[in-house]
Amino acid sequence: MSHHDPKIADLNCGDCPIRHRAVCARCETDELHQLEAIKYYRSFQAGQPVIWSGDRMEFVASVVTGIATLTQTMEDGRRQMVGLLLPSDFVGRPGRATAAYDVTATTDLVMCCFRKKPFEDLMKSTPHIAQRLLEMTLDELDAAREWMLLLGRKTAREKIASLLTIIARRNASLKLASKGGVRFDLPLTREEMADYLGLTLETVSRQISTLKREGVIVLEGKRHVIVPNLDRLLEETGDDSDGGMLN
Amino acid sequence: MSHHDPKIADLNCGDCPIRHRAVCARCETDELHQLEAIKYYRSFQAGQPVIWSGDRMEFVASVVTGIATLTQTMEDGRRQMVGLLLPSDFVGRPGRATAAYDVTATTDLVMCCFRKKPFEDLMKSTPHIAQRLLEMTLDELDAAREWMLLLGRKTAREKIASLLTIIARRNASLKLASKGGVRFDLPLTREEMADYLGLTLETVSRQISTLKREGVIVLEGKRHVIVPNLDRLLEETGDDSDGGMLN
DNA sequence: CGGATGCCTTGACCCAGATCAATCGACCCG
DNA sequence: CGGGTCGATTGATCTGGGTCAAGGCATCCG
Repeated sequence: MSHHDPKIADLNCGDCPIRHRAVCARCETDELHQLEAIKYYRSFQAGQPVIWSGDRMEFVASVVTGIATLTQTMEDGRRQMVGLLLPSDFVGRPGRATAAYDVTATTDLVMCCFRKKPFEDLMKSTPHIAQRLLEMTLDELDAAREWMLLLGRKTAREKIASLLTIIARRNASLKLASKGGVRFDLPLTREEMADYLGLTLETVSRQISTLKREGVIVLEGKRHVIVPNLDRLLEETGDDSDGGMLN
Repeated sequence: MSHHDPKIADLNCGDCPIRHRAVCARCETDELHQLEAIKYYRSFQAGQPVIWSGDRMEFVASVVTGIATLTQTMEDGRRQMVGLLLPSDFVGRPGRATAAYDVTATTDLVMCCFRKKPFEDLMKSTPHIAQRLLEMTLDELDAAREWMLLLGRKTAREKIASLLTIIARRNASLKLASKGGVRFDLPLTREEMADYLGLTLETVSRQISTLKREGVIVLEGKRHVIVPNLDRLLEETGDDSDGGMLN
């Protein structure tokens, strides 16, 4: 299953890249050993489904590397993405037998899985896990609510600018933002962006072209974006521009 | 503050109408006593603000009776409701100093408040509270994600039908549904419904009129709704009609 | 009583974004 | 090399829901 990627398969929790942000962030060494005993890694290629809504789900997991999406689909095929899972994000719900959403790997993906039953038991005995999971869930709820504002009230242009800002922000924390512009690769196709934003892929494409034409962004190929002036992009999101600095 | 409503002010946790659904649901008698020591009740009239986004928030609370809304507002006045708080729902986020959303009483409202600091301390010492809060937060996250599908992909008609269904469902659990139709009062104005659904109040009004004209619903006054055939309404929501019976 | 206010309805018109369709470029593979 | 596939772009046209505007119907109050 994972002997083609021994580096990950043999990973020790102490060396894990998401050690301090994932569900296990708060765990002490002994708790970590207990988690280590029930964990296993799974890899998925870009585009592969991780699980389908309604399927029995015998594990919960953390994203270690790569990106996955959570989507809901209506019978007639309309799709809405309801979550974007980045490294350290948690998948699955303790106490629920089946998956509520489709989970798909949009890039190559490695997940750190825990068998559900032992994980649930561990949650009861080690409050650090439950505490951290509560924190993460509250953050996700906030993110979902911000997304509701976007879906319900923002224009197509504002939606695109908001998405670009989110991706830019995430990379800003890794690289040094400054000196002449933020740059990053879009981890999503136009269609996936459309599913995220509640738009059609054509509208996404058009709005990106418009932002490019107006110099708000520069494209290098289809996927690489350069934002020469982040404040300029921020103005287009429709959000409170000072980001609550005043409080 | 509440001496005009002695029945509520003196309420003992054991007699509380939301005792078994709120954050305190899992608490034992001694834990309940600790909670009881830091709780106090606050009442709000219909239409009154409970707290504004950005305000310092010195308490967390449960809705005891009545309905409150969580809304986000953009600078130019566009508004999106991001939560509808019913009895037993929880308000506030442990570990955060200021409110993230506007909270408003849409009906007369009674809340059971806990001073934040002692509540946070209690959460650390009594895992039952944190456990229950995690469960409730996960449920809210699911609800938020269903709402994202509605906002992003449903038509105005489907949005209205979905909202009516949600309200009908909630009342169905209280009253006997059957015998000739569900009936309930809308707890929201047309404008509030619009803010919930990402529509304008005119569109809400028109869609309700259409559903009425087609006999899907019957109106008695502006606020009282009768659903002669719930399945018929369900078909209009765009959701999987068998509600996952098959799994 | 008559005017004001709040909530709702309805009509006329418009436009942002959906839909339908053609084309392009990059990549892969026989 | 030529054809196929996949993602993206762009154009032409349509339409669902927004916008603007005019009443309607309760309730309240001076």
